[in-house]
Amino acid sequence: MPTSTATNPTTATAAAHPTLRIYNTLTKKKSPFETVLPGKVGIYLCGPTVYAEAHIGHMVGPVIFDCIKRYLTYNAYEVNWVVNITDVDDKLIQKANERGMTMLEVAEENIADYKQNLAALGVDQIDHFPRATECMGEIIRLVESLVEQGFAYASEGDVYFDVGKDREYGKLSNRTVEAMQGEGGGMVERKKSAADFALWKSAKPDEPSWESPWGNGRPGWHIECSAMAKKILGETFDIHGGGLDLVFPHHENEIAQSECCHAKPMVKYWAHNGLLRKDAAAGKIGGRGDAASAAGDSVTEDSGKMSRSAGAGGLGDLIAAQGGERIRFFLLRTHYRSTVLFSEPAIEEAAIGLETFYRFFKRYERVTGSSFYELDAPATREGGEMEPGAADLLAQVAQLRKKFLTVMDDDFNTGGAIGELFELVRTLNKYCDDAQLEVTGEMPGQLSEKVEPFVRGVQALKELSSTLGIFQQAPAEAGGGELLGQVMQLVIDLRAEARATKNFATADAVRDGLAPTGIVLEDRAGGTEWTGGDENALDVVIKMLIDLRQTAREGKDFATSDAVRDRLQAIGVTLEDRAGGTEWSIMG
RNA sequence: GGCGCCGUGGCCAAGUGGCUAAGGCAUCGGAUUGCAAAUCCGACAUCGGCGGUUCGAAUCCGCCCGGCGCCUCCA
Repeated sequence: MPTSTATNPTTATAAAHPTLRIYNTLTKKKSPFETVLPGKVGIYLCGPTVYAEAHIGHMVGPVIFDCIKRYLTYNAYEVNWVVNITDVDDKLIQKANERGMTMLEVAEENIADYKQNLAALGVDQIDHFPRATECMGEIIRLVESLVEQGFAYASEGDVYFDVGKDREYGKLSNRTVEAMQGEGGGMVERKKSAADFALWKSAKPDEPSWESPWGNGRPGWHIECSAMAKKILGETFDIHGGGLDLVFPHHENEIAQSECCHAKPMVKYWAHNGLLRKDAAAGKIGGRGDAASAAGDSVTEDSGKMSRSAGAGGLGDLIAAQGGERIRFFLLRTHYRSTVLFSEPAIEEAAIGLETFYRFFKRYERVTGSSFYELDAPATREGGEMEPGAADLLAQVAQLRKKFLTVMDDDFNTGGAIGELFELVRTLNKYCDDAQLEVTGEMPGQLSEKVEPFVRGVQALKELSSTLGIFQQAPAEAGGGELLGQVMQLVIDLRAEARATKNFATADAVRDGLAPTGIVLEDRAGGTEWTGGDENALDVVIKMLIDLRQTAREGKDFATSDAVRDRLQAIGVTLEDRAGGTEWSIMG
């Protein structure tokens, strides 16, 4: 029997981090973060069983652990993060048979999909992707060792873990062997006890299999994680993560296998992320307000737990529609241990807040002439320390930075941290306003004096948001194509001319005419910018120009009406006046 | 039946013993703008209910009501 892990670690540990605390599922409380080895952190996150494409639920763990690694690295730890791929299992075999492919082919396909989705969400911190089929030697040796030590027994070509031999069995999920009423998932006749679980399964004819001391077979579900974690991170490592639904039986069994085999604690901190719940009408949950609205639409989509069996899917479509950063930002707004009600409208609402940051980045660019994304920022907590007593602005920034770090130190509270980021942007925006950073005609020298602290403040924003893995690169422009950009430039020029002559009726007509497309004009000191625009924008904008031209013609303002046609012509749009009205076409 | 989680303003969501209960969305005022947009300022909750512990509780304990998860594959 191994010694107790939770209360009496037998491994030497490094000094605890002075402020960082982390919640441990095993002890059910937050504790100061201390590593097995000084300055180093080993993280193992349970990845997917690749029998199908990933769904959004599979991204929660990777996103939060990506932040955890970034934050630990920022705190000067050297982090080694492993995400396993389980590529041998009943469902993979079944899927391969259905599709007339090999198990390996099915796995490859879904691994590619998984990695693509990770990349889209900005998850790029993973160091190792071990695959079960590549660790068969380690798996077999682990099973052998458990048999030799009497914790497991062979039975008709299978090998089972003898739960009765592990006095600590159930400590992670807080269960007792006696209390478990399940019938153990079949194969009862081969087991000593229904609670025993398979370490090794004998192969049926035509199944993929590996040679072993017990005959040809393949690993049971849990053993591969114990083996891969040991192989890459050692017998005791720092953080083991996964979805809350893996606590039992998967992690309970992992801990049993590893600790019985090694007679030492498997991990220091078990960190489980909350699960996503699907809800077609999120935002209305518990809402008494508009419950009665939209009557007649009695089709209630099923809400509830999201899983493959529940038909979750379409992650690729979701990412294409929303963009990776929106989804990441949405997930990070909530604490990782909470359940998140997931829906597209909810993402879209969060995305409105994201725009505040993007607008600020544009403002930064207007002020400094350089891109926020190119800005150098401190990469470590120590390096980002700010001088006390610096300029007024920087004192505020330092304060917010401190609050950000305090909440992140408290079990990686990304939701609280994002709140501080909003405050930081507000502070920086206010400084821009007050210091009139965008007003032209300022003395160059004087201006740079004011810009300097501003840039330092923006660096802090970059520094902190980098630990969350957001704002790393400019989001893909929605853009309505090149032509729309050219047409809009024309619109803006025409309107500017109208405004210059105080022809506000025309200027406003332009603004109003754009409204239906979602295009908004923003008049600034340096000129007019436009944002937005839906898929019909080009057509609507050109029709608006046609109307404008018609109005000018009726007013005998042929200079304007000709200008509209000539300039459109210049960018390749031809107008033809017909009896029924004017039509437009693009020159070939 | 066993184990566990959650219930904070119209919505989302931090906070889990002590300054005026973060922040986002929405809404309403104001500054700014030719009008807008953006930005800034301000307004907007006593924390599901009841009882208890405490000098002091959203935060601890008990009961109740209402959601949900795991105990079978699942991130």
